[in-house]
Amino acid sequence: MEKQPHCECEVIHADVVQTVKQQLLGEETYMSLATLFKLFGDSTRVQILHALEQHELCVCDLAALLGMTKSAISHQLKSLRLARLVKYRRDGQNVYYSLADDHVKKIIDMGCEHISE
Amino acid sequence: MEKQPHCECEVIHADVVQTVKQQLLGEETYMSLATLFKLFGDSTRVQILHALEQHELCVCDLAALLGMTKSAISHQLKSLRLARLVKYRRDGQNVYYSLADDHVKKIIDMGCEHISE
DNA sequence: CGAATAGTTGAACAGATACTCAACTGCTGA
DNA sequence: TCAGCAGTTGAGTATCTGTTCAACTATTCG
Repeated sequence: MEKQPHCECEVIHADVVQTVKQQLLGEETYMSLATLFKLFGDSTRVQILHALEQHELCVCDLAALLGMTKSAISHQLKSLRLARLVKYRRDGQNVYYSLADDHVKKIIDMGCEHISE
Repeated sequence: MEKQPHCECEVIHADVVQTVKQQLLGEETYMSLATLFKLFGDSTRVQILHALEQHELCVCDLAALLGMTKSAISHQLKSLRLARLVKYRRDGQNVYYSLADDHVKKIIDMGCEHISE
């Protein structure tokens, strides 16, 4: 009896599959990983993150830098904030955003390495 | 005169914005980065990549492992193949997939590090 | 207070995307 | 040669997602 309802085929290498299965992480871990990488998977957001890597910036600065509306930037910053990739501080009318930790830089650097082959 | 048509606000910190702008990469680079990370941004694909990190596997094995149809797996493998994240070899009826380079492992590890805080 | 600017938010819409289904190719073995 | 399984592919569909738009909050300054 198949445990995986959607696999219509016979398992070719049952032993290897079994071994690999034991080394896999939990379902939720892959969901978390996907959620994290999804945030890097949009050019606006990577650009925001890369800009913040250089310097703390307010929403207006980012909007000017990327040539986008404050609204669009703010929406993206909210996603990044919820994922704790960026942190912020208010100073008068301005809200300054910066990177929450150095993993962000490492991940982007790793990506740069890959695309430059 | 504003160069960025969609930014309705005055630039708050013109000097900082200018400095950061010079450190930014090209538009296409951010597109490439986003395209790369987008591939890691789906739990099915990270799971495939993580499984292939453990061992070379054929489509059927992956389908059994993830409890999905061969078709769904094959579609995802095509994306990963086009991005050169995985390579494949045919042996008889089977097509064996494996990771194309070790950046994949590094990127996933970095992600794991982040989500475990 | 009231005007002005920074920033946030929710609904709406358009484009992207992951899976399904069915039809296909390619290899193998009888 | 042909049946059968592995794998691929394209169209269709349901869902997700990024931006816009308009209305909102918050802070400053006159």
